[in-house]
Amino acid sequence: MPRPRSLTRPGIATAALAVLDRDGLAALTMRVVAKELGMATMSLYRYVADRDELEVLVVDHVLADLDLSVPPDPWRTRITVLLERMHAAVHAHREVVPLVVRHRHAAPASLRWIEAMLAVLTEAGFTGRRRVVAQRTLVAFLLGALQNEYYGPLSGAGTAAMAELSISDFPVLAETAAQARGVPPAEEFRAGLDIVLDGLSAAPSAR
Amino acid sequence: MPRPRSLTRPGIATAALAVLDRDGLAALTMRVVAKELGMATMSLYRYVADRDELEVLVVDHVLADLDLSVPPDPWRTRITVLLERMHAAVHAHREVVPLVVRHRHAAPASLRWIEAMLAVLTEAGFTGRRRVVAQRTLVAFLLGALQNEYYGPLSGAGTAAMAELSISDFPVLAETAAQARGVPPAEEFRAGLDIVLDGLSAAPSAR
DNA sequence: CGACGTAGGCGTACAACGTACATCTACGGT
DNA sequence: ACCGTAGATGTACGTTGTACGCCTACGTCG
Repeated sequence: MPRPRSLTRPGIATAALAVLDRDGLAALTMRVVAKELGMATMSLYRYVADRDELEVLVVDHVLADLDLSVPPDPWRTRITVLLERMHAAVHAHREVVPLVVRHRHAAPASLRWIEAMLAVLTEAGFTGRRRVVAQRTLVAFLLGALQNEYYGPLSGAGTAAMAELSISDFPVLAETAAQARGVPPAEEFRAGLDIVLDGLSAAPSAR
Repeated sequence: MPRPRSLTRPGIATAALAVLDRDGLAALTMRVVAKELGMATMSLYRYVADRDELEVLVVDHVLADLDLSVPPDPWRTRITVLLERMHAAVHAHREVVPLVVRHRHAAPASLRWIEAMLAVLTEAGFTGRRRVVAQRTLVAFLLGALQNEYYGPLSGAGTAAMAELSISDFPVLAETAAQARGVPPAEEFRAGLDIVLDGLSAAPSAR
């Protein structure tokens, strides 16, 4: 009945994401986001319970527009498409990577994506424990790959530093790091995903 | 020449790890670790440059005793053994999971483990770009699996909550979450790893 | 054996964070 | 035109990492 709200949750998420993209994860504070919205710090708390909820909002916003439709192709292609869309969405906002890892269970958009993945796996004949393991393995690879790119991109300073390591202490590492510098992120992700999918395609009897 | 040091870096790492195991990651502060060591807060800074370096110390300590020897078995078994040892070492100190992810490039023990992994992959015939991708994929799976267990254990509250989700909105997710509750962590990791290794074993021509 | 200089140990202080609390205020409904 | 509700905000507190400067214990050298 009284005074209407002047902010929307998507609006808050957009502002927070702008801060994240512009100044990085360390700059994402309640004060800065409130300022970005032109409000006082404490006003934010009329819309989110605490910082955690703000972070969930950002994660959900990044994943909100994920296309969950799936082409009329074999299951392997369908899974690839869903994973690449997720990868692209997160990769478009590098700094959100640690937040996605922490909050993926709390973001509705993330749950919808998981549902879509599981639906494809089910159609492909995965059920029961095999389906659980397939899903968890794909997600593990996805999150691991995102963090590989975030904390130690092959083209980044960390890899360069490894290539400079003492050849006598780390002969193979130094050589591999040098080779790694030429692998672009998209190719790395795609090649790794193909490996996991090859494994999922193999007959379970092979194990 | 003057006054000798009264702390050692392993000693500091041990104290920090004790705090981590006892009270969790949020309790790992410079003040608390200093108190654990019976020193004043600022004394810690005579031994580590900042909090980040303390975290690296902890990660390195957790991984320091990793057995990097490898059985006289096929490469697949060797890789499995190395990954399971790493998994077990981290799993023994759950709260260190986020720190391992952030600091694995800075911890010497982690680099030694990577070198061991790459050596096995090289013997197995992986070279150049294929070796890079194989290594990154295995590490991605490992880190993802650790975080799956840390942030959303199949036997935990998160999975239980998912099983309670609206059946109409998330039919497959709800069913899968219910099934997931019975999968123990060690089995989950081993089964996922077998999938990735199946993929690595497949002829690249199959892709 | 005593003085000295170096580096270890520590007390104080500050900026930035998340957020509890109380107050002020703008608006829709009567 | 008023009134009650809930939005907006200012202030303040506890906690964090850490910069700075002082005091002091000790190995070394005269």
